[in-house]
Amino acid sequence: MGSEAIDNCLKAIFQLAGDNDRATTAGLAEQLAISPASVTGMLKKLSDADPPWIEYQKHHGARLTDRGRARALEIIRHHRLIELFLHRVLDYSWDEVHVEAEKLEHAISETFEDRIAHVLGDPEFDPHGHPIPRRDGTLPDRADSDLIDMEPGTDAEVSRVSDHDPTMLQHLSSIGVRPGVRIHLLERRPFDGPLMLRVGDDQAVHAFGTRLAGSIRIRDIRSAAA
Amino acid sequence: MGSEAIDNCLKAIFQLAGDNDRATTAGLAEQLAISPASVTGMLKKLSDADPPWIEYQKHHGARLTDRGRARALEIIRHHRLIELFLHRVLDYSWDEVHVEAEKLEHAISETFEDRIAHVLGDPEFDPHGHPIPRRDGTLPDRADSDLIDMEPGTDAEVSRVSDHDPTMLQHLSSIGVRPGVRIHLLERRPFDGPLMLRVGDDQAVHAFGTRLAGSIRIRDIRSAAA
DNA sequence: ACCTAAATTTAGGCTTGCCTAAAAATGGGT
DNA sequence: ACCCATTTTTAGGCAAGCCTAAATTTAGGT
Repeated sequence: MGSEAIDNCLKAIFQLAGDNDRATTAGLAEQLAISPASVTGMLKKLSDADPPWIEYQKHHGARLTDRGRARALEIIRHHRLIELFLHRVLDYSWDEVHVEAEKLEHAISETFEDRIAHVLGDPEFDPHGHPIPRRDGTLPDRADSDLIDMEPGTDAEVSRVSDHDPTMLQHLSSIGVRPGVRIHLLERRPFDGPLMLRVGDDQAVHAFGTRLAGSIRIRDIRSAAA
Repeated sequence: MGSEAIDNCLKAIFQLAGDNDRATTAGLAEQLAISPASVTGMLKKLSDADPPWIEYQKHHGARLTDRGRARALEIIRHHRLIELFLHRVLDYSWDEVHVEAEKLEHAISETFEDRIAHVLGDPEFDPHGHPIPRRDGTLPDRADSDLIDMEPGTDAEVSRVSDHDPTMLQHLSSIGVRPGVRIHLLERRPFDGPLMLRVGDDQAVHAFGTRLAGSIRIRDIRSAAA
């Protein structure tokens, strides 16, 4: 009950559609890198399961059932706990953790999950700033917003960065962008031009193109900076 | 290159035949819990691989090639490092580690292997006393012998115990038998009767049936006991 | 109402990894 | 030389997960 293919599909639905929206066939096909026809077949299987993983209406995509949601969050919890564990205990670098976690998330038991969560002190966020689902299925919340929407002339703190592209992570790492680091936006150049900003205490000004900026979320600084 | 089925088969060949002997079809069928006909098919595949994993002569079983041996030792190294890691870092009990390691051994990367080996201080033996193959393919050696062959009236130290039966491990654990613990053999009852022995500083005498005794290896005590 | 893009169905195929049952080959022991 | 147990072959099957290409349906916008 619950093959790797099923797990990956449930995870993809959650990531594409979140809690309430429906994930489309085309979206899933792209995310999972399989053909749309294969996705349709998989969705049928997931909704025919007893009990069903998803609620599926033809031509209207799929929404997770409570069971599907629970499973998706479990896999995501595995993934993010493993990422943090690799980073903190096994000294993996920021950009190495994702690939390894992708394999391990399907192989570990609930016991393993509990044990690493305990060793890490029941953490709420992974190395990239993503919230780690709790065992009860709730998600730690941290109000954040897109870097793209940041007001020029203001300060903010990096909240999270996308973990899908290791080369992007390497680049961010090399210029000091990590969750918790303070940034100052100088200006946004017109016509979707780059964002000019300073990172941490570094005086250098970095230009962030839209793709890079789009993979970063920020939150308001808690106290006035020194 | 190297599915889980292949890995398990190579590991089984190594465990049944060691370095030089050949593993038989029937033996592998039992070890892997698959039919003899399926084993024959698998052996053909392994020897047809390029480069081949095994040297296979019909009706004469299989012997690992250098490549097959290297792969088998790699999997066993994974397994035993993971067992020790679970025990020492994640606080798994003695009898829990085997099942979890069986799944994880196929999922971890060389990087993961290196990192846990480093965290553990490049250990040579797992929690059951089995040698952990080194990266270069050599095996730590520890001269030991079967408990069955121990001289009555003498002392020895537990060297290793079989890890295949969790209930047996629980039992051994409950009476204090672990690698490194000193035992004293009082007598061997006739006609394959039980071995009567004392464990550690415990004054109680335990009766070990042949199956239990057969799963334990011992080594001579290094210095005269106090 | 109609068009189109998305989704689905149909029909066929592939690989991996296992199964069965029955028949044939083989080799080691006496 | 012969028998028997082991091994192998043959022939067929199954399930999971994917693929393709072409045909069809559907929903949604105009």
